[in-house]
Amino acid sequence: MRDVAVRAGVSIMTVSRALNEPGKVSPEMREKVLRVVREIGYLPNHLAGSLSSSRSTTIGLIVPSIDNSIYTQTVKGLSEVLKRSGFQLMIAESGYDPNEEEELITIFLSQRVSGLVLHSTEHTPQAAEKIRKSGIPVVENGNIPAEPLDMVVSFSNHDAAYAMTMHLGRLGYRKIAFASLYSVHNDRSKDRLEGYHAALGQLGLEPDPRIVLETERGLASGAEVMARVVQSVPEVDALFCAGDVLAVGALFECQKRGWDVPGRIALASFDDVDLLRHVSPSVSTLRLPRYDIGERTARILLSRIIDGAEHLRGSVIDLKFELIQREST
Amino acid sequence: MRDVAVRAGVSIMTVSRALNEPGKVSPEMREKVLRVVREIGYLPNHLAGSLSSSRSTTIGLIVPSIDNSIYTQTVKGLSEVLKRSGFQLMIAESGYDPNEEEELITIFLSQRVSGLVLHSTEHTPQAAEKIRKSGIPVVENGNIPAEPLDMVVSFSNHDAAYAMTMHLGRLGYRKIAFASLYSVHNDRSKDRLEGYHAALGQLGLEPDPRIVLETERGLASGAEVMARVVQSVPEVDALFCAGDVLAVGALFECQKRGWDVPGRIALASFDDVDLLRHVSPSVSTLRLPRYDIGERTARILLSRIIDGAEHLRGSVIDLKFELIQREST
DNA sequence: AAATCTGTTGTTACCGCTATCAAAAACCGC
DNA sequence: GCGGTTTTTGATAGCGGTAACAACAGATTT
Repeated sequence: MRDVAVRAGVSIMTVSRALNEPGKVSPEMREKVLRVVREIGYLPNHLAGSLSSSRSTTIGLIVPSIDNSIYTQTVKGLSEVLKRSGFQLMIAESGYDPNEEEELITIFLSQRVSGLVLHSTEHTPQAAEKIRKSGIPVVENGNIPAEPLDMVVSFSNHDAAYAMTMHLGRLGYRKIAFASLYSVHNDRSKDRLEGYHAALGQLGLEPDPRIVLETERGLASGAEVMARVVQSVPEVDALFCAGDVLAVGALFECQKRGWDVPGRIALASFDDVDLLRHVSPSVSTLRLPRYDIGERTARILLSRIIDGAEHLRGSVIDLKFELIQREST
Repeated sequence: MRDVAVRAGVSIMTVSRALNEPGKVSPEMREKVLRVVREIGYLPNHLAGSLSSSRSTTIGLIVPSIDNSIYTQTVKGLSEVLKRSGFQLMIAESGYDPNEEEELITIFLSQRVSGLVLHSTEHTPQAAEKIRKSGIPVVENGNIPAEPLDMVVSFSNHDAAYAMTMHLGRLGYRKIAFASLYSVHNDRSKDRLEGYHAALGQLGLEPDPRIVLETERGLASGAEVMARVVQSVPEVDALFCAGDVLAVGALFECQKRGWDVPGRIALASFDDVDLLRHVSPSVSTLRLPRYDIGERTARILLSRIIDGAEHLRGSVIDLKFELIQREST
């Protein structure tokens, strides 16, 4: 930059202004500076800029696991909105471990990110304290926690699971099994389970621990759950797979075993992956606003960062989900 | 940091050293400093550190599209290795547009990333020039380009498509259709098509433009391609879906129409998504080293950055793929 | 015991930019 | 054409660290 200034015969400040606040510089100056910039291929050092102005254009995102296609829509939403405002995304994965998350938060704060997006809503007390102390805006967006750190943009896992379970109940299913991902350090799973139980209560159905299962991600797990539940508790007439692609695996298992869906057993899923519409029978599911969550998250974060919209602190945005009835129920 | 120095009664340099080069400071000093650091919850400013030392711990990654589950394994491999060395990942998407990519490269260079990972291998001349000028190490990893920018870690799309087409030919299929994603600004698709043609030549089969199709991503596209190809050219006896989940869509279409696979038409896919093993018939495909690509990319990048391993400049690492024969062929 | 070496700590000058305020230039009405 | 205002430009002091070298003590050599 010094180089540009010398070659253009202006002060270093004029160069800075020509580049960042073009309005504050006369057209001739600006032109002169920009010409030299192009000539020598000058690249501003954004690090120095951030340090000096103590404003950065980086947002930190922590997801439990990167290789989960569920998040990609949200990341896309985030990324697209942030990009438009010249912000960059730093992504890291916590592996469902709050301590790991805390460490990543520390690193991100060290990098002076100007905002933080956390998918998980379970944090160590130290993590919460560090964030509070840093003063930067945070959005949690995997669930709606009882005690948010700051802002929240999400749908309610509890309500979604409740809605689907109620739906099954209303359709006449009486023995509704429930499968989810492991709920240790995963409050999304916990909330879904609670929603399921709440609905059972509402429906006047007796909970049965034999048909409430937790498993890991993947098609194979879904298949395994389906087989296990039908064989151990034959009177089961519906299975609600509240996680990932479990339902697809479960459906394949039924096809393999010749179990009619929904005749023998109804099947419901949680997330509207493309697949569920194309299999036969098509699978009832919940359409979750994954992309919107990313978009809204970015927007509200930018409001706080750019416009300093302090009144948004602590906002909780509960985005709607949609229940999609298909052939499997 | 000044604050820490004062409270610990030492110089600012001692604090810096206690934190970053603990070996160069006496144990008592180190302890004294670390105590104060914990006491006041001091967080180093990584921006300042990077600026001053002109070393950053950020790697930029540009993918064509974030919401493509294909990349997630690679990103995971990258992320896990980088994290171990304290490096952070910045991710952005170019939307298959080289100009957009150039802009992102500029931004990343401005952020002074210490390395760059590009999934695409098609770049604007200006982008190439900027990278060259910056001197930072770069890895391309979506394909093996004819003229690499610097290092390459990938499998060969050409060879993989060639291998699968040869496989189909050897199994006796004579009229092999080929479907891929649009090849504009997508040299992965282009190379796959070339591999297909090379194999046809080798097999002594006549290429037929009527059964070479390009389409967009998604199950629906696969279904549509299958229907189109079978109906317009009934003598077709195999379809090689060289992209994404096209093959799954195609298979569903066959099931829907009652076309026997592989009796009526054989089906092969390109990427070993979990699904292909679980559908019935299971689908032959290519197992690509997605995770390994990420891992090796990170490793070689770190060698260059940390160890200054200049002899690695221009390395091309061609990772193996594996052909998986299943019921569909 | 003087000379040299080694290890630890401190001093100072930046890294490349922005904030802030001062100076200069341009504009204004009267 | 003059004081007053506004706009444009410049000088300077950091932002929070690190590099490079100086200073000093204690250990080792000769």
